[in-house]
Order: sequence, then C-alpha cells, then structure tokens
Amino acid sequence: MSAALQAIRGMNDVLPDDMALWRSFGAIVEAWLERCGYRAIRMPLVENTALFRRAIGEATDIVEKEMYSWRDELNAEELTLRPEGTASCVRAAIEHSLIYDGPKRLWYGGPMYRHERPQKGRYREFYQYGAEAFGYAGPDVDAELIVMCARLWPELGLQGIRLELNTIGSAEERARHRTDLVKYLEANEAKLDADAKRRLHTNPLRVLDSKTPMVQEVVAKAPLLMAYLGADSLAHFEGLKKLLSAAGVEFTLNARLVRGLDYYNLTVFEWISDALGAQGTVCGGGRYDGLFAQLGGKSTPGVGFAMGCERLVALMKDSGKAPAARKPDAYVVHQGEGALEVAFTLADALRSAGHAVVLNAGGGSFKSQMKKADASGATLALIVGEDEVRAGEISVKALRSTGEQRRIGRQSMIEEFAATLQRIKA
RNA sequence: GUGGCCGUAGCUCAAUGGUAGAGUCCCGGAUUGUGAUUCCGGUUGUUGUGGGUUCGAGUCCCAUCGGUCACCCCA
Repeated sequence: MSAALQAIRGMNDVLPDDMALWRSFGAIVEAWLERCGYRAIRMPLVENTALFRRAIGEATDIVEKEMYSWRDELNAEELTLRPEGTASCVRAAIEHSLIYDGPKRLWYGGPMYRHERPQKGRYREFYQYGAEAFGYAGPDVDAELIVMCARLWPELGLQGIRLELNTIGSAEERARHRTDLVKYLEANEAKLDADAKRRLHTNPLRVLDSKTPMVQEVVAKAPLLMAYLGADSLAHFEGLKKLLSAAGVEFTLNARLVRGLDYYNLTVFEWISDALGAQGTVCGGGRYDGLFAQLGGKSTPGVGFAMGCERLVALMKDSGKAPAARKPDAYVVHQGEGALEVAFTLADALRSAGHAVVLNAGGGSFKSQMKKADASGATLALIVGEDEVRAGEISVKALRSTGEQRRIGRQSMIEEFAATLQRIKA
C-alpha cells in the first residue's frame, strides 16, 4: 500500500455514489443561470501569473501564498492554476471584445486551485459556479445577482442560508478612509497584537476583523468607512437595498465584510450557512468596476459572484433529499450455447430503443447472474438460456414487484419489453 | 504555514504489553436454469511507514507520511 500512488492532498475523487448528486446539482444550477439570461463561457484553467497578481492584488493571501504557480521552461512563461474565475472571465471579455456591442451576462463553472491547508469545506481543488455581469453600472444587476441566489437555494432544497451585505465604496473613498484608519491604528499601535500590526501595513481593513479583545476595543472607535462614502456610493447602496427589500430578500449589514480580493468596490456580499463548520460561505461576490481598466481593457463596470460547489453539495447531501441514481430498466442474464450472441444483440437493440440495459459480463452461474441483476437495481431481468435460444424467446422477470416471469417472442421483443416495463413501473 | 485528534480487512470498528478479531461486503453451496429473506462454508491484513524501549509492541516512546477538525483565509 505504501508504494501506491495517492491523489494530491486536498484534491478529491468524486466516486460514482456521489456523482448522481453532483450532476443533479449542476443541472439545476446551469438551468437556473440560463433561465436568468446568463450565457455560458469557458476559460482555461491555466493563465499567466501576472493576470492574477494584477487582478487579485499583491498583498492578498491568495497571491502571497496560495497560488499554484510555476515557470514553464519550454516557453519561458510564468503560469498559474487559476485560484478564481473572475480574473480569467474579465481577461476573456477584454481579449475577445465581448462588450463591444453592449453589456454581457456570463456564467462559467469548473475547478479552482488554492494551496491552503485542507479542512471541511476547503480543498486545494474545488469547484465553483460563477456569474459575471459586465457593463452594468447601476445597482439593478447587483440586486439581480443576489435575488437570483435567494431563489436558487430552495430549488436545491436548501434553507437557512443567510445574506450578509456591505458596501466598501469607491477606490478613492477607500483610500481616504484607509489613510485615516492607518493613522488611527498607528496612534494606538501599542494596543495591537502581532497579527494586527502585520496587517496594519499590508491590509489594514483586515485589522477590523481581529478577534483579540484588546484590538477589538481599538477597532470599535476606528474611523468608519461608511462616513467616507460620497453621494454616488450611498445612492448605489440605497438603490440595491431598495430592490432587495422589494424582492423580499432579507439581509444583515456587516460593516466588516471586506472580502479577500482587492478588486472589489461598492457592493460586497456573502451567502452563509451555519451548517458547514468553519467554512460557511456558500457564495460570495460583489462589484469590481475597476478591474477591466486594471487589466488593460476599456473601463467597464462589473459585478458577479462565485458559489462553492463542494459546500452546496454537502448541504444537499445533509438535507437527505439526494436524488437516487438512475437504475437500469433491465439486466440481461445469459448462459448456454448461443446465448451470448442473442443477449448481446438484445441489449444493443434495447439500448438503441432508449432503454437503460446492463448486459451481464464475465460469466457466472444463473444464480450469481441473478444476484447481480438484483444488486444492479434493474426493474426487469431478461433471461436468455438454452431453452429461450431454442424457442426464439426471451424470459422477462419482474425483480422489484411481483416477481412474475413470462416469455416474449424475439420478433416483437422491443414492443413487448416496453409494454411490460411500463406496466411494471405503473 | 501553526495546533488538537486519529491511522488495524474493500467499508464500519474490536483486541488489560502476551497466538490479530467481529459485522458488512464479496465468492461458493443448501439435488437440474432464477435475485432480494434464511442457513452453511470460504478469502481477506507487511496493524500507514521507519526507528527505539522490552523476553515480547496493534498497544509505550521518537520521527515521518496521510486523514480530519480548527486557526488564518475564503468558495
């Protein structure tokens, strides 16, 4: 065993028993995104490292220590496995001039990579669905994205997911606030712990998150960002809140919600579940009006969210409403002279007619084949033995209900099979 | 990156420092070619790995790897 290769730490196999739930989750989410007017886009998993450094910000945890980056010596390029989707999506929009004829709503899904220590709900490879709206400056799209999520949770059979909301203003407003905040914190540096002191110069907004009581005391009297917001920022926030209220979507204001990526401005939000342990954020997003320009494109407003599939699937699993895997309509048992050929053709024809059919492979006695038929969950067992081959017939046995068994002719097999299946299932 | 807990059969777990077990799963059988119940029988292992203490280690000690949860941060 020790010599056996294992999956990379924090990167998980999803086994067949769980795939039914994953696929049902994906089908619901994708249908919902399309229904809301978002169009699918797919970006590469690998991008130039510079894209993420510029988009996410040098001082963020992601860029500082969580990226899978390497130098591709073949082309002398610095590459990175994407830690999130927004940067790639904006890059693609700029590269292909997607918004030359007006704003666009887009969605994507797929794996993201962050080199963090794995724990419940946090993995090094994790799947996200993301939605991004490019070219809309007003709070209407912010509200749309948030309300969309509010409607999705019940569709997934989930409840108890709450919304936290904040506005972090414009870059200029934040800069002014930041200057004053740093000044204030420096004046009180003696009361800060080591962690807060470190963040003071790298990411002062994060000091507000400190859980140390003494730091909390200092933070309580720190200048509030809200006081630095101009009329436009406040109006945007008010507009958003109004639309959320009109939609009946409840939220709590969280002035400390700042998010870990530098590109956000104005609206930031998180959907949070308390049923997931320490990693409760199930969906997070916000506005990023400066990102297009920052990445070298024409200045264009943007807003979006990303939702964590592992976390949502975990909630669905806990809810106990996981969909059952599709069971085969029939399992074909065969033995004796000429039976394999008949069984093989039979399975092939039924599959072409749209039925889910498993053909016994690997031999085995009638008994063991019947056991496998039962274990497969199939509605019917189709039995092809020497008698049937001679008579030009097939035995059909109902496995789930009565256990009745009868013979059908090979000529009318497809019609009779379909009729039997329908009758048994009814 | 730091810390707590845990590594025994495919899975879930037992085993006062003294011969490694149970349930489940899987396979075979209970008179001819019939499942799910029942009965009988059978295979499961370098006890994560490497050292050390001991007459003797699954058990105690050290290291290492892995898992898990938490911190940090976030999806």
